[in-house]
Amino acid sequence: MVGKSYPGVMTAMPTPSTQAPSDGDYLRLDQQICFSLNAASRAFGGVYRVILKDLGLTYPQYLVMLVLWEHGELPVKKVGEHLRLDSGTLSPLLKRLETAGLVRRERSAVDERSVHVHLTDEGTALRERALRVPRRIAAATGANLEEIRELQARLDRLTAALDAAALDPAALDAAGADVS
Amino acid sequence: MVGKSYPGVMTAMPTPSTQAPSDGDYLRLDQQICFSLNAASRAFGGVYRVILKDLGLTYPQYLVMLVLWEHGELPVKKVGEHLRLDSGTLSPLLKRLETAGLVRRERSAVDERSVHVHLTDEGTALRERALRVPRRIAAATGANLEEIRELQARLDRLTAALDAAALDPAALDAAGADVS
DNA sequence: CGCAATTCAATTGCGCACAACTTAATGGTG
DNA sequence: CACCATTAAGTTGTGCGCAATTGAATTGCG
Repeated sequence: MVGKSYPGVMTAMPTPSTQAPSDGDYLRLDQQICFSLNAASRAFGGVYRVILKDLGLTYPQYLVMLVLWEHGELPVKKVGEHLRLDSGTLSPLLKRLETAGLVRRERSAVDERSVHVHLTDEGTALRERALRVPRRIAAATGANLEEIRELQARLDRLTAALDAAALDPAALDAAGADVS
Repeated sequence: MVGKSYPGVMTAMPTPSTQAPSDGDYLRLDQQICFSLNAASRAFGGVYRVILKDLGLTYPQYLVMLVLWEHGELPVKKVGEHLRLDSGTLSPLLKRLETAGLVRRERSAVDERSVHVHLTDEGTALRERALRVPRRIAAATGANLEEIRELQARLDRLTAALDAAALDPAALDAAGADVS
């Protein structure tokens, strides 16, 4: 198990607000939004791990199943577009889902480059047991639906901005980026 | 490279708000807060990867360096508490940082179970070059400091709630958790 | 003191994320 | 039709993240 107290992380105060924050302030761990994001993401992972255990799924496997439950049969490429994952991640993951008997992979007849992922009966049936997962997750967050939605909207905007920046590294060098 | 369009993820609408959401609604991928969180976390990772490349650090390595720059010499245990990481992750990571010449590890004289992580001169010097990282990240997010802080506060509360839930799995079974 | 329980770091094993590369099929152009 | 660029999956290699285990040092308790 991982430690459960994180001294300083959530309590340290920034430079008093009457002064402009310095570079050093920005370097402070507790100022790092990315750290909070990363921590929240891993905390979610921990909860999902517990909840998904009796479905026999990991969290990324669960995401793939969600996509298939929503859209039915899809080529690997499309699954990847929905989840932002490439074949390097999906190929072995799908192989494990296939071994578990939840999906089948079939090379497309019309385009033999692509592989279509189908749900097996067992995979389809698993959805019934998965139905209660989101409510359990919601309970674990202790947050209301309103707050969750707003947080999600914020995160999606952030992701879009970051994706745009990653595609245009020059933008990262914008000298005097106004962050205050 | 990973795909850059994610059809349906951010556009699909929930059940009309005059009706209570069904379990099926909750299962919809675009309803999954965790997905947004995960996506944002990985998007951050992508931006950090670009920015940290010329420091020769990965993002988790950068986090460790942040902790050391802020606190100076620390036992592995303390580093792990700050970052929520255990020795299974830290031991090999620290070994790589040591190979890179940024840190030194020394077994404590007073308690020979613990290993203290020190910055080398090179590790200390790297801080100067890291000072501009946070501003570049901030620029990439396209968000202002206010928004970032608020998001961070929300995420930290979320993480705390999730940690609490993970430590008490029974709470996850709260039957009619009110999420609306 | 003596011995069991605890603590710390390291190791092992598995799965994911991602870059880089390979292989095979497709499609467009001359 | 021949050739080449493009596209889809898969493969390889590196580095986390975490559970589980190991081994050594320390602490606590009778």
